[in-house]
Amino acid sequence: MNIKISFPDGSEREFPKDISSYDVAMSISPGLARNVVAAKVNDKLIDLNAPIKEDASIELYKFDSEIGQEIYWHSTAHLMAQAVQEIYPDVKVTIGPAIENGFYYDFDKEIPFTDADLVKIEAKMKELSKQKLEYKREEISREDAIKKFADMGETYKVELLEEIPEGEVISLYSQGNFVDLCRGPHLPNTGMIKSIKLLKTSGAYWRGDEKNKMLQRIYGISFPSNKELNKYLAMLEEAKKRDHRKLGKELDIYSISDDIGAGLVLWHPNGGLMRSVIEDYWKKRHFEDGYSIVNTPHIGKKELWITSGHLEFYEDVMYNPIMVDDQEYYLKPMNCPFHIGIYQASKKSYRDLPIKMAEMGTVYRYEKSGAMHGLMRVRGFTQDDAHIICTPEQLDDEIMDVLRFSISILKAFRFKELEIYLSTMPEKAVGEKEDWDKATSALEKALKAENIDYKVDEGGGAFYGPKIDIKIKDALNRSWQCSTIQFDFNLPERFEMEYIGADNKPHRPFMVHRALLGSLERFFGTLIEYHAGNFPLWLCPVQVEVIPISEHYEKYAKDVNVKLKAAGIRSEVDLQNEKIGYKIRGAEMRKIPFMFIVGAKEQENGTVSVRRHGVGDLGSKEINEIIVEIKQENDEKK
RNA sequence: GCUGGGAUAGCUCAGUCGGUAGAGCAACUGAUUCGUAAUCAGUAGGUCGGAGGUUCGAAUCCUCUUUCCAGCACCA
Repeated sequence: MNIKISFPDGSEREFPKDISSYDVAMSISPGLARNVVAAKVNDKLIDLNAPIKEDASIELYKFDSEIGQEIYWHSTAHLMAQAVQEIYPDVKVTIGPAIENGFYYDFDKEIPFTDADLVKIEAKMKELSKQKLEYKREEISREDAIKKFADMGETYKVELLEEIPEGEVISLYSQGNFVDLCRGPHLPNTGMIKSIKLLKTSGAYWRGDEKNKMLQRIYGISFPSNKELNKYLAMLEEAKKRDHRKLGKELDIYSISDDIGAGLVLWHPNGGLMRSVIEDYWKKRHFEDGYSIVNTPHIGKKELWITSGHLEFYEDVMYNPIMVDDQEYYLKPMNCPFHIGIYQASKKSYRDLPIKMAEMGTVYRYEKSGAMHGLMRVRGFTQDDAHIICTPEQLDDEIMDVLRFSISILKAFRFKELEIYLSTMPEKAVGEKEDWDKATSALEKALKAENIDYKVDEGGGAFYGPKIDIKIKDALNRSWQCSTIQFDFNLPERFEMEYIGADNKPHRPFMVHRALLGSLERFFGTLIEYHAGNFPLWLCPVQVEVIPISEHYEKYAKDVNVKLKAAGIRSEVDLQNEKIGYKIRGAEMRKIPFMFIVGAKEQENGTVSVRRHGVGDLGSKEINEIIVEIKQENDEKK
């Protein structure tokens, strides 16, 4: 008997009943069959060797697809678990999924894995791969499965089994002597896993809960060929060079000193200059967009933080109080209560709204020791914070405006790949459901109106309101939250904020928190990594290095420098008693965008020889001409 | 905070079995006056993160502590 199978391109062919996806691939070409790792039949992922029983649509996936990779890595995780149990029979297995880049598997093992263990496990995996063990699927009743795993002493699997909902198919996958509870699908056999690298070990809590036991996790990655693995490893090496902690030191941007305190940043002159350039731009844009700039203190009375709710919710991450005249004061973890104080300094009418207040406010939060990370997670940082206080009617427009504004500013820093999230109501939340819906839909409407691709983080909102977050990835592909637009149902209520409406009655305003760059510290971290230290010209601490060929041309070099400075260009002259190769190398390593080399020819003709960082010699140009070019690039923020 | 691994000159790193520390770059001095990513020579620079302990003797072994790295947890 034959069945009809249709392909993604719309074509249709007949095959014998019970044919496997692998054989379908084989019928197309042996090359495809060699490379295919997964199949979706009637929109359901199944094993390649599973029989197709009826007319169906089919999609075949190779390793180069996301689905293909996921299955490939998931199967590798099983292979690793098998290898681990062969070497350490007492180890209990837990879970081991594929992740964005590779896979991990968590084991319950008393003695943590060492690097030497990884080498052994990797070797064992390669050995098992060569045996081309088949991944066999078996469906089984819950009782049988529980008994089986209980007999093996696999208590974690029993716990998982007990929680699988009634009526769901329970499947086991085995290869060789290794059996795992798993939904599948998997590769046909271990021989398809060619190139394996175990990358790191670490502790990880069972089920991600710190109250549970800490398990031992191994991360790894695998590829169909060594070439792809080596490419991936080379990419990781490259990424390390972009690390902001390394570049921050090399470019003399900031430092963090043990003597001063963990998580407290010292901004060096280069970082300070960039910060001030950013702040100037930030202020200019905010004034243009109708914000007021305010300034508020770093500490406030305990009562204030009780009213705001911060002490109730965040006391464990706030610094201990300071005693002042027998009163307790706390370092501010947020600026909002102070901005509300400004709002409440006088009676507000609906005619005053919206009120938009912005501040570069430095806040302090006690981050747990293991959480700190370069500039990304620190204990003292400056938020480019703003609060928008408006009437309910103004909400949609204000959200739209702030979203547009945020993205427009991020563009000046040339970020292109942004991840945008809409985070909705969490379980523990204040405020009415209808208000949450209204606010969430305002956020969603704005995202849609701006044609922005976003993901929904279900239940990921703050307890006081839904939010839009913009995240930027670092060199190692880790995401960091920068911009955030957060609705707040909590503070207007707690502080009993009001305005007098057209009806001459008091009303409660809506409030939106918003940080654009987020924390300046974190923003710098992402900025450094994103550009690998090659900042857009307008941000560079030194834009032009004037390099005289020898002492004889110092006078001319200084004249050029004066002209550049007069034009508002940040420049300096390299007066070291060195050859120009040496000076150029220095300027290149500092990633200074322009080098002007001047010698006899240039002095005679009133020109400079222009060299661009990372590009090379651009030939000689009239001074005035190149000044115009540089100013233009600077103003366009290219 | 948790698990594991680190901390040696300003930076990057070496230091074997426990015998009181070494290189390159940077800095400083001198020579050189140079055409697009390192001119040569010399000088100086260290309580080996900190505190205890073991030992005749500790950078090295042990304990505690600070801090960094990777991951987990957390991230208003």
